[in-house]
Amino acid sequence: MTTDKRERILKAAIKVFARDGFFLAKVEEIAKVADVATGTIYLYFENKDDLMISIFEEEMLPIIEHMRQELTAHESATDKLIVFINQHLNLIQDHPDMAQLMQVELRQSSKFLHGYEGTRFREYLAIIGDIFKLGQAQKEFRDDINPSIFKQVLFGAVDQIATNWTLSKTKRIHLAASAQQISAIILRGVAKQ
Amino acid sequence: MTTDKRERILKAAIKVFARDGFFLAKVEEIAKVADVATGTIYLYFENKDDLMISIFEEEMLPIIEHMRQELTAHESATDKLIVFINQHLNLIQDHPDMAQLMQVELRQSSKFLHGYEGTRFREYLAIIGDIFKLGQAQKEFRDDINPSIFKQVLFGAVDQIATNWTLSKTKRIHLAASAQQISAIILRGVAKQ
Amino acid sequence: MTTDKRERILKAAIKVFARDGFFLAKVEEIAKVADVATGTIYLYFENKDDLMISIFEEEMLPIIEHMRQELTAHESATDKLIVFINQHLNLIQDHPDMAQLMQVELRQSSKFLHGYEGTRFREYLAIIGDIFKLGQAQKEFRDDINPSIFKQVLFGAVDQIATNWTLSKTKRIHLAASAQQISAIILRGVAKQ
Amino acid sequence: MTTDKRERILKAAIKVFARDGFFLAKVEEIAKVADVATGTIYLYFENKDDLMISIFEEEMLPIIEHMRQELTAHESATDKLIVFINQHLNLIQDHPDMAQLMQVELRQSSKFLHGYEGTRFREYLAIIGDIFKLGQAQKEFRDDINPSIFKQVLFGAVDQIATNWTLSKTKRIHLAASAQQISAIILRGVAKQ
DNA sequence: AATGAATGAGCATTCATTCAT
DNA sequence: GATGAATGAATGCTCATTCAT
Repeated sequence: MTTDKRERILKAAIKVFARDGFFLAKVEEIAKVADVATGTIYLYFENKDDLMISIFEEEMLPIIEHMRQELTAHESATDKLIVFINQHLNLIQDHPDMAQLMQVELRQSSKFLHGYEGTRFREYLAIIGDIFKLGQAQKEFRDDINPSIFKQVLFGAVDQIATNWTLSKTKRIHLAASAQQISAIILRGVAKQ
Repeated sequence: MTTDKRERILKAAIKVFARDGFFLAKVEEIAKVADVATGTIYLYFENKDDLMISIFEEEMLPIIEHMRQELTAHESATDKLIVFINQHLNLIQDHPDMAQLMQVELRQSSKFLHGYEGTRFREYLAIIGDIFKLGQAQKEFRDDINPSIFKQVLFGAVDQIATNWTLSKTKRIHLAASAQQISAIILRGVAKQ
Repeated sequence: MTTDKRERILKAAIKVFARDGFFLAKVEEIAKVADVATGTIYLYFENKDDLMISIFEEEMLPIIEHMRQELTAHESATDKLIVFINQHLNLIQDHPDMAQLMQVELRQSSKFLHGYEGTRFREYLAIIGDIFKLGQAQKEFRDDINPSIFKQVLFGAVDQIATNWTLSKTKRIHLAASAQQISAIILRGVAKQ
Repeated sequence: MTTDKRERILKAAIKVFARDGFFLAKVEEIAKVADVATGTIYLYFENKDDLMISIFEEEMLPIIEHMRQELTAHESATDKLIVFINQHLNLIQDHPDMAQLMQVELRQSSKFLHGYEGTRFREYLAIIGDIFKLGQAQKEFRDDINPSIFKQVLFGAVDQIATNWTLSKTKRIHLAASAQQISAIILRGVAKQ
């Protein structure tokens, strides 16, 4: 029960930000969900912005770390890519609130989070770029594709599938099936012939 | 100069919403940019929400129409897909404000625009799905890819490229080059072998 | 149809002010009811305040005149009083909008009608005072009652009955019966024994 | 000084509503008079309407209670009526702000206070009706007078005197003398001969 | 550290009034 | 005279943040 108060606030903020969006989310509501007083939040975070940034900075860390762990288990870039896609969609399925934040709020954070650049997000994207470069080095992937563009293409594709699933009320869509389809398209698309 | 006042407000709103985001955008600022009085906005629109919705509903129409026009000029689904990608990124380049809105704000609009479903956006997505189905019928594309998933994959890829370009301050990236790369990946990915 | 435009506005204002109250009444609504343009109202009246004041000043005139006419038909102050009560409640029944204004809005007009003193209303009250003085002179009424207080007591009594009737949705109450009861109480109350 | 903040706001609202009227009263002004911040008012009351309704609901209670207390000290309905009249005018004299509200604003409250029926006011009126019925049962008052009409006649008379006194700038009029005159008229008017 | 009542700057919206046609 | 689109000052209410306890 008496888990770390800071962590409780962070979890509550993820839930409320994901549900209501940054602007419609009320600090008092976050406090209520976290079961702390409003003022307590300001003992652990500078302000509402800082709370949002902290979510990205701190909650993305274990996600990225976990992803890296999974990827090291495979040698081929092709396998790594498959794992990445599956892994990402698993994450979405397991942490839909966090997913919602990453997808929607992060994209416009630069608007309201004064000068925040979203470094963790970039780190995450970089993983894809690195896999692709590895794939090119290992002669698995075509040379005429720019890794920087590829990472955006893949992330965009996966993210759109995720967004759609997140926004769908019923959640009847099978993310595993979608993952397979994405891999089918992208892998053939970049494979060295 | 003295164009339709309604249109002037709409254009101003696009600019301000794109720059500041829906919540940080001030109605008074929109009025200032449109060079009308604050109250005038409420002669043409119910409220701030309605202004946002009207942008999507009315400004997306010519965009979709223009896209459809371009597509009819080609027979093969492959060519249509190439055109779609190029066309979309051209649009982004020519109407960066509108692009920004479509990419970011629209995605979270369901949050604050009470029950707004974004039908125009769906129409836009449907175009891709239809091209893909045509491609399958014309034996250009693989049969084992679900058109509904494909439309998301392609849109997600293109949109991510667009988002990245939109958010980049310098705009040094060549969207035309990106378009070529996306086509290179996706078309080989879905081509019937 | 094309009656005097000024009169049409005045009648519309009575209706709308009575229905909505001075503050909730919109000038545009008055214009709509009068079937004129908003700006036209300002050709005939200084502003919203002036419109309200003009109602009292001009619409009360015929009412007072009519009352005076009826009263001259009787000699005895007792009869005059009975006529006054009946006549006033008749007026209420026939001009409920005007009645509503006199009862409610006039009482607080000093609040929002800068320095308006309601002279017509005072004239109306004076009629009662004059009848009472006559009654005292003609030895019909007690001498120990102050005419100024009496006029308020009678008007208050009649007005409260009227207010209650006006506010009642069903209007089932018979104002004629009420008039008889008021007369019964007041006349015996002031009669010289 | 540091009395209950809610009470302070209520008192300030009575003063400002009485002075300026409901519509001209500014929430910020009420806050200033109550010596609290604007937002504080909304911690204790839903909105401006609720503030007005709360005044009637909560401030009328002790008034009615006090009136009832005074009335139980007398057996005869005649005495009760005299006490009621004196007591009411005393109240007006001691709480002129509250009186002003009851007289003027309450009457039109149905206009702006969505569906508010003013139950406390009716309770107050019922007291008079009950005294009159008692007087009829105790053979003090005439049988041919409808108690429901009588309560309006008496209240109207007393209220008009009160309104006049409230609106008079100088307040030179002696309410005690007026009370005696009202009693003189009404009591003889309803007395069983 | 924790609380939550209090703060007050900030903003969407309204509507009496004006004025170009 | 008549119009009604345009104006913009004015205000109720919200909510991130503070601070006395």
